[in-house]
Amino acid sequence: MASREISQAVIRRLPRYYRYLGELLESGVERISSNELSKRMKVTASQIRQDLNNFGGFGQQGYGYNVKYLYTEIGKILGLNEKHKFVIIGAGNLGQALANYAAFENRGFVLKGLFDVNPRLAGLTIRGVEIRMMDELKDFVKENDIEIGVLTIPKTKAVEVANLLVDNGVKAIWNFAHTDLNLPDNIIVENVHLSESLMRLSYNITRYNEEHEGK
Amino acid sequence: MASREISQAVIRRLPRYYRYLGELLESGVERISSNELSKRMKVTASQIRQDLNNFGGFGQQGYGYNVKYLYTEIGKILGLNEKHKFVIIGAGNLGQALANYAAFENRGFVLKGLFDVNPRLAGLTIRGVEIRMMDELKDFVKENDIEIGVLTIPKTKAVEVANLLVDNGVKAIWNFAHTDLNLPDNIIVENVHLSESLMRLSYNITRYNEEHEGK
DNA sequence: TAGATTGTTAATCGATTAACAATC
DNA sequence: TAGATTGTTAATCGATTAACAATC
Repeated sequence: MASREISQAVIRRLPRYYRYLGELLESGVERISSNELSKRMKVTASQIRQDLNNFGGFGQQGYGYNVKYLYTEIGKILGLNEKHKFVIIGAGNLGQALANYAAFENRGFVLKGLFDVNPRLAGLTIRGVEIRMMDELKDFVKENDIEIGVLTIPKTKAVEVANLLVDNGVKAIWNFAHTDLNLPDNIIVENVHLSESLMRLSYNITRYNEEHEGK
Repeated sequence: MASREISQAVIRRLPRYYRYLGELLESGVERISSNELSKRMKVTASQIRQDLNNFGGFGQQGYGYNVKYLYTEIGKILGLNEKHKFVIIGAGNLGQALANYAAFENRGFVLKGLFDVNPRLAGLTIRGVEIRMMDELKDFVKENDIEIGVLTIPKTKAVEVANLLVDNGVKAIWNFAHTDLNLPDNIIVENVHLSESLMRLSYNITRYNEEHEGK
């Protein structure tokens, strides 16, 4: 089941298809045409069919797509049936928010540890997972075969910690620090730069105000 | 200073330029060529010049770009010099994380209130801002001219609350709920769908594993 | 002035949309 | 079978990259 290169644009849309199909499934819809889905999602039917056909023919002429089947298949493509052990570095508000975040489990992500520099947090547990101090990080990652590190620490520390994780076997980083990590090509990085999201919001408000309040 | 339509691709890159220029400024770099910046940011010099020239000619032939000037100008384009009053709906871990989030202030965002359904949070303050109950939301938004609502509530409530906010004068939503809001066209929505980010991470890990561990 | 580097036009590349034959 | 809708090829559109004349 090897694959041509799939464009990032397609990959970015995949989780959104998955979400909509999940909602359809919940509301008991059995089948859907690309045309009907296109209306709900506000994308073209053509794009839906093109996107899906990167991965195989999931539909049937004259019928459309079976919602449950398509949902399951996209789940497989996204790898949601596989288990991934991860740790969170930085047990502040954001780190704790993520630790409590139920979506992890549905997606196959298993939280193994939380780490922080603040000694007052040492030994506390969140959802049964202990907060440990940073000096334990290296050994913990190695011994527990941790695959993913979630970075919710200030940018000043992020690069250093990311390198430590990678040196000890971590394969992927979910990066919430406001910096680029510049890791080796074989390391997968998914950035969540909230500050950039906020600036886009600011840009759009500003542009809207300029257009509508004269000037 | 009106404007042709700027593409979303350009807008998405703008905050990243701003971040890199801020770092250059901090490290005392006075001027930079598109070529040098392109090496640091790993984009083409051509793209940098094209992007910036959507907004004006900020450089000088034979010299490059003055870092401080360009930083300031991009800040203006992003509207970071303007003040925006906002409230956070949902004072759980994520809402509290955002309330404590310093970047807001640097970007001109002023937190006016936090709202939640949990009565045990009532009256608590975060950074001097009180947590209020949801039944006060409507009047509060109206009376305080709130411009932006940040939604850190479950998706089941998000659409309803978003509509309430918009009906009472809110112009923009920073949406962390896992759903699309379908608001009127004149309302600005910036989505942060963490669950989709996580699925992209999952996809990339899975694809990488498939390629490298046989199969 | 000569060298460097921009701003901008032209060429290329990739992604989206349209169209339609295949087929359930 | 006739109607519906896919899968896929072709056409269009937009974004990125290359090239270079303008100019500091």
